Amino acid sequence: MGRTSDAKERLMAAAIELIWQESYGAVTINDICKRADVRKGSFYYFFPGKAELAVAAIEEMWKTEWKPFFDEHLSVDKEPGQRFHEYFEALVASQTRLALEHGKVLGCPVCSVGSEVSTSQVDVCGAVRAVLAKKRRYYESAIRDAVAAGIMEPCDTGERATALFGLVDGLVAQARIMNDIGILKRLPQLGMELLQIKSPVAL
Amino acid sequence: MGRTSDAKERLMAAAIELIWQESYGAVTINDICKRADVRKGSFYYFFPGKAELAVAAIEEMWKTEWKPFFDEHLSVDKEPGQRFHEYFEALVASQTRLALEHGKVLGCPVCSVGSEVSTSQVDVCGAVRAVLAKKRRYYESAIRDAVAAGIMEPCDTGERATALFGLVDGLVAQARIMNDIGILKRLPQLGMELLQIKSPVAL
DNA sequence: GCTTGCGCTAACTAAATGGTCAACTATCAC
DNA sequence: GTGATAGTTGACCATTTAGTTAGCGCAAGC
Repeated sequence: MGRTSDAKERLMAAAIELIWQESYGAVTINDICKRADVRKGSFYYFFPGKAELAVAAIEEMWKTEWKPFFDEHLSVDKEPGQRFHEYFEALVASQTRLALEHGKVLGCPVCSVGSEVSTSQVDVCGAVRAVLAKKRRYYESAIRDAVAAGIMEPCDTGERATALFGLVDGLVAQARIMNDIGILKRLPQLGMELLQIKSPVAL
Repeated sequence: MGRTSDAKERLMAAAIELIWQESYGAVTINDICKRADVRKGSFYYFFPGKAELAVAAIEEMWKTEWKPFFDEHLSVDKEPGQRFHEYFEALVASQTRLALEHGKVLGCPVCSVGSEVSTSQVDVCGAVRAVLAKKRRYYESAIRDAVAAGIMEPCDTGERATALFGLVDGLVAQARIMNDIGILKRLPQLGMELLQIKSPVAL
């Protein structure tokens, strides 16, 4: 019954693309519609407004892109020592590839948008916080595993996860701001250092 | 000759306030004029547009607020070991005070704006990068002093400064996004740990 | 093959935005 | 005082923005 379409998906993809390349505030509904090749009437047929689209897009990206990235590169399947190191390198590689594609360092859209809208835009911020909390839980779980494996000193795993989060996303944000991918070069070493993992791959 | 006024200063102060509380993109020229109690005609008498006002405001804030903060809390006058620790604590205290005043964690406006406008708004980004570069130079100089004093292992001081920068501003950004000042609680310890300063105040 | 209803569209409105301008005013130097 | 000049103002314009609506078209189910 009724016709079918992928306009909703196109809108979400266009929104993430544009917001990542520019910022949440700089992107208008008209911009998103143009990029997605969707008329404004259709936009409002699917979403009440930009905020709701952003929330849907962020949740979609988590499911289809970011969660798989963690599951692959921070996989429980890998040796606890290698795990973080490989994740760091995958992160740097991913940012490098994006930078080559777009001609500028893009950083992490969740963090950029989060910092931009945290003091207003309650609903968008909710979606951002949910994703960041999940990301942090991946870190904490991996840290617990490393401690259990005896390659990390026992510690407050929650606090360690917060610290790692700060360092990683701090460096990524810095790379975006300075448009300098070189800032991420030493992320793997610095990350391992912060975790103080006793392993041959650490240094 | 001619009448005098502090409208220009009021505009810059209003711009920083609003951008800090919201974001660069969310604040309009009308908003800034209202807050500064200045008519739009006067705005354009002093500035060609929002970007130029932002640049002027950032440069002004560096001179009157941020540089003095570094000169006081990261002072060469202090013992190299204490120096960073006191700076970290002053930073946390400053964010805590702001959070109490405004009812929400505000973070660092330079980093927030930088991440927001880095891929567009070339001129604003230039001002942001200049401030961040100065901030980084304060870090690097203090690290060099610590190495010279023998309380830090010899290292690539530039890289260490970048890492510290990442951690500090990463945690500050996280605190803003999550609106949780608690994230900054352990910043002093984590910072000292990253620097690996051998000193009684370190732990 | 026709009905049902999901999806689509162009044209529209109202409000807000950035930006301009000619006329006005306060102040200082003389 | 008075003239030169820095600063001020409100009214105005063009454009862009978010958001609406009446009606059209396409595809599945019967």
